[in-house]
Amino acid sequence: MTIGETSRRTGWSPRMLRYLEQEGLVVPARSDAGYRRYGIRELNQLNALADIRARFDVELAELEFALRLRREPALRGAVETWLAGTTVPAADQTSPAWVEWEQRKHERLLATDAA
Amino acid sequence: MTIGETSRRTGWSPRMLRYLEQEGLVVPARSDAGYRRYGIRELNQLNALADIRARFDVELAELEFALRLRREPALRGAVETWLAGTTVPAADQTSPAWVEWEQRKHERLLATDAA
DNA sequence: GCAACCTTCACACAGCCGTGATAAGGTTGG
DNA sequence: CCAACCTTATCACGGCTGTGTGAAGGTTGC
Repeated sequence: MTIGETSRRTGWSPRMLRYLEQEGLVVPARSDAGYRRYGIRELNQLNALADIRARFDVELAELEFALRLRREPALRGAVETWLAGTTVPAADQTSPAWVEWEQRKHERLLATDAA
Repeated sequence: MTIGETSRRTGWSPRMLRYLEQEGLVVPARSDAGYRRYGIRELNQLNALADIRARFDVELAELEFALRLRREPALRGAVETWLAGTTVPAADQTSPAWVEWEQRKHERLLATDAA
């Protein structure tokens, strides 16, 4: 599948498909002449990517970071060390301090939006 | 420990310490009068943070994303779904295609740096 | 009571991110 | 052989990030 057809099927512009490749997020194979060839795997990745961005307001750099985390054990270790010092709410109990913090952060965002 | 002393001990400027709080990365307690109070936990977090940034060239937004991943199960699930469609090198074997890709990405960065 | 701290708020700025547009040129299929 | 595609490269732009600086005012310890 060429870049044009992939664009029509996924909603990503050709420009963005090239950008996603450049960032290492969705890297298609190449034909002999150098044309990008997208397959089913890439289609799924592209749709999942669009879905994540739409639902969670996540930047591409952050998805790249998720990739790095699984590729670079040293980085993963360092981040986990840092996270270990962070106050993490236990999964099954409410953590009042953190919830309150998130709420205030949200208020700040709303405030700047309103201004 | 006040913000000034924390600044002297960690190398983060007071401005940045306030910024880190605003971003939710290192959130100190407050005294009755509203002064930020940093403790040993915060010192460790700050040092770990500086270390990660220096060694891996990671943005603050990316660390925030790591926090989100552990706080938002729905997001974590969506990202894992996307990662599942990604070609991931097995931990104990070299993955030629991916290595080659990373090398070329590196070359591109060097090229732009040199220009 | 005052120097040395702290607070929030705002202005400023370089640099990067995501995205479109466009140019100059190669490939492909009927 | 040519229309419709593809390639790379470049310019452009608004918006956000990370950081400094300064103003206006509250707190604290000696």
